[in-house]
Amino acid sequence: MSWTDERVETLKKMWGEGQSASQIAKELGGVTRNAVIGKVHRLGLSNRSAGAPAAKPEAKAKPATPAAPPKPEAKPRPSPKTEAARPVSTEPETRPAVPLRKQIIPAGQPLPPQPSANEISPEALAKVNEVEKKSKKISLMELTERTCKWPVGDPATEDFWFCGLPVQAGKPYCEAHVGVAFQPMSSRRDRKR
DNA sequence: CCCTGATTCGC
DNA sequence: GCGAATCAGG
Repeated sequence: MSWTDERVETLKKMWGEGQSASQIAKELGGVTRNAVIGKVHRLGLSNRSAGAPAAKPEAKAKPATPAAPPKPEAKPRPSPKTEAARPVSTEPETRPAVPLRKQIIPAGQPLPPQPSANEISPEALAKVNEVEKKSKKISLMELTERTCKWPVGDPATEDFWFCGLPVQAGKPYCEAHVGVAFQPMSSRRDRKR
């Protein structure tokens, strides 16, 4: 596949709409998201904060130095393996990872952490309720960095498990549980009238 | 693990 | 110019 005018047009259009490179690639077909990204860059597009805006090392600051642009050859050859020095870690896996608390959760009451006096969105609760049906019901040992660590059931009984659904970006819970775990900080929306 | 874009460099 | 491989971040 080559970048025909038409395809480039589609690319521009979709990129402008904020579509992700992978989506564009899928739409175009015959190209990977890398190809799309590469093309985007070559087209001069680019610059689209998508999860990783980050700080651009803007070293383009040119005060008033029309001459003598230093060009220190950077590092054109990054070693394929970044494990230059890898200390023989002795399993520092001692961190809790789970915000479990010693609170007593009544059996049958999926009232996890931080219910407090917070009113969680009915939708969020419904979502949780729904997601609980699909939960993997994994054990503590099965918890990984990408499994939802939301406890369900009564820890004092066998009827207890962790959600285990896939989490997303770094969050400890799945989407549904994140919704009730982290309040938008303003759940104090007293409905006046 | 999934995802995202950014960059490099052989082709 | 192209894009796979790689990097870097969520």
